[in-house]
Amino acid sequence: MINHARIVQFPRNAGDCKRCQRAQKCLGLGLATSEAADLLDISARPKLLKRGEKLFNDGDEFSTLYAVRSGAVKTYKTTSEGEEQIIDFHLPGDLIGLNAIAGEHHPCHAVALDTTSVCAIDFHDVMRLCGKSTRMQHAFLKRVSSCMARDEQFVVTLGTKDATQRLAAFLLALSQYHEENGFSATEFSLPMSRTDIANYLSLAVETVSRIFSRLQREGVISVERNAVSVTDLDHLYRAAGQIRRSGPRQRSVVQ
Amino acid sequence: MINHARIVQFPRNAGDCKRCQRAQKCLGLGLATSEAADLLDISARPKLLKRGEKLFNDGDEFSTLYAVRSGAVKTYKTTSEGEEQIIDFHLPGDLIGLNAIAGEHHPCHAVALDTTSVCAIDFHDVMRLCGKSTRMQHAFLKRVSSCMARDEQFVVTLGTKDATQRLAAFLLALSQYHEENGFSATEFSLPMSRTDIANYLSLAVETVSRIFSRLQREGVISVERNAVSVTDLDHLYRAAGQIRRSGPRQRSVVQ
DNA sequence: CGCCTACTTGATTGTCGTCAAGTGGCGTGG
DNA sequence: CCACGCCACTTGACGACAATCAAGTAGGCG
Repeated sequence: MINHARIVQFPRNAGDCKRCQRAQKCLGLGLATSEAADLLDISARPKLLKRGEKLFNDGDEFSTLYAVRSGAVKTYKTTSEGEEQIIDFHLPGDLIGLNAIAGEHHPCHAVALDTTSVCAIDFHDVMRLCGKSTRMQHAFLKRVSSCMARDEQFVVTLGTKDATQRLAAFLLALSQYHEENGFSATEFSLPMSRTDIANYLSLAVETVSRIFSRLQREGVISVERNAVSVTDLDHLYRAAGQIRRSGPRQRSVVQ
Repeated sequence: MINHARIVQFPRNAGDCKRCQRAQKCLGLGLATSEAADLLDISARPKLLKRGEKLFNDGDEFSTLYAVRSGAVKTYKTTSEGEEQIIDFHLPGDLIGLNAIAGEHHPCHAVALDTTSVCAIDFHDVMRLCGKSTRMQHAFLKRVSSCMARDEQFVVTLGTKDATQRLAAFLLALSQYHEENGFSATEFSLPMSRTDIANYLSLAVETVSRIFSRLQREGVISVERNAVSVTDLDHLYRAAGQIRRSGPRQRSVVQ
């Protein structure tokens, strides 16, 4: 079983963005030295969450962004009828709260799916930095735009793929994420429950369970609780209705 | 029949953002005088599109944003299997191309649904302005974040609503848009075809047609080709699975 | 006038959701 | 250490909503 929380460790120098290996990814750019120096200004307060612990609620006042260091976070909305709809899963390297910049309040809930460490980054600090550096400004804007493009790609997935294709695409996206972050593309663990996966993909839990079983029966994957092993990656690509492209590709949880 | 293209006319002073009534909405802020002066720098080239004419294609190099002045534009992607999936409809006041900032290329196609006038705004000009004014910078960032939040709200709609609720929510969103822009909330025309509506809402054309007919039979709306008249707004809210809130509310095409 | 496209309406099918029952892991408490 | 209950997940049977297939109507335009 893979436990990447063990590999992507909570840094000793938390709170010091300049010396943090991950700051580059968190704030989204290859920093020039001048920007790197300014990063010292940012008060990135580390925060440790237990499984099920809330980062913020829908309607909470927005003032800080959260960079995921380890673990996993889901963001979701609740409809007027009380139904929950998961918007996205956030893995290490992701920034949470970008959809709240337009308003004064968070438009969704955020909860840890596992033991999770995040860095709380004051949004005003980010804006101050952007005011000083056009590179930083552009990079941050790109970061937001990228999330937007990602959301839209997900809409395409929901609109054009059936149940099997959605789940296959979901697994592939996780596979790609792990590969891009130096982990195994074929062996990883699911930090979220079947119910969460089903909700995210707009399917019933039973449907997700059935498809997992079928993919295993067909020799495409091997699942044991939260541990997934992809045994036939090409088959998984085909099941997702995608063509396998070699080489690095752009980040996207579900493509 | 409503023809708002006749009301929101192509401005005589096109290309001069400072004197344009719509610049405030286009670039997304109540501008202070200093920013307004800078807007003169922006080369907003007007462009007139005929129905079916492409603004850009998926993969085209990104360099300019487009502000819709009149008419309507749809943005869509085509999957590897050649299926089309509409991402969004863009009405006067909308900015098109924000999802391309992260990459060098547009991630979708954009095509006019009707005779449409847009302003082509050089993205570098926008960034230059953002570099000079923190207010402008923040406002533009808000604009992008707002689109992201909107996309995510749409995901919730697709994930939690059935066919009837989706279509009702779609009509309500159009109604609210018209109301917020000084037009009738109950009488408006649909710039897009039934096929486009169906595709956008991830439904079959036949389903959309049937629901239109049923809502009309139930006395909720009255449709004649592209002209829609909402005869029972409260009923439409209930059909959408929403509660009617009085007073102005945040813009959202489908909530 | 006639064709074409957009839309409508009806009949049938199928995918996936719902309902129901059962399994297995895990923590709690005796 | 085992019994129990809980919860997450699995598996099967059935049903429903919406897609598909098919036919027909009505504008728009040559």
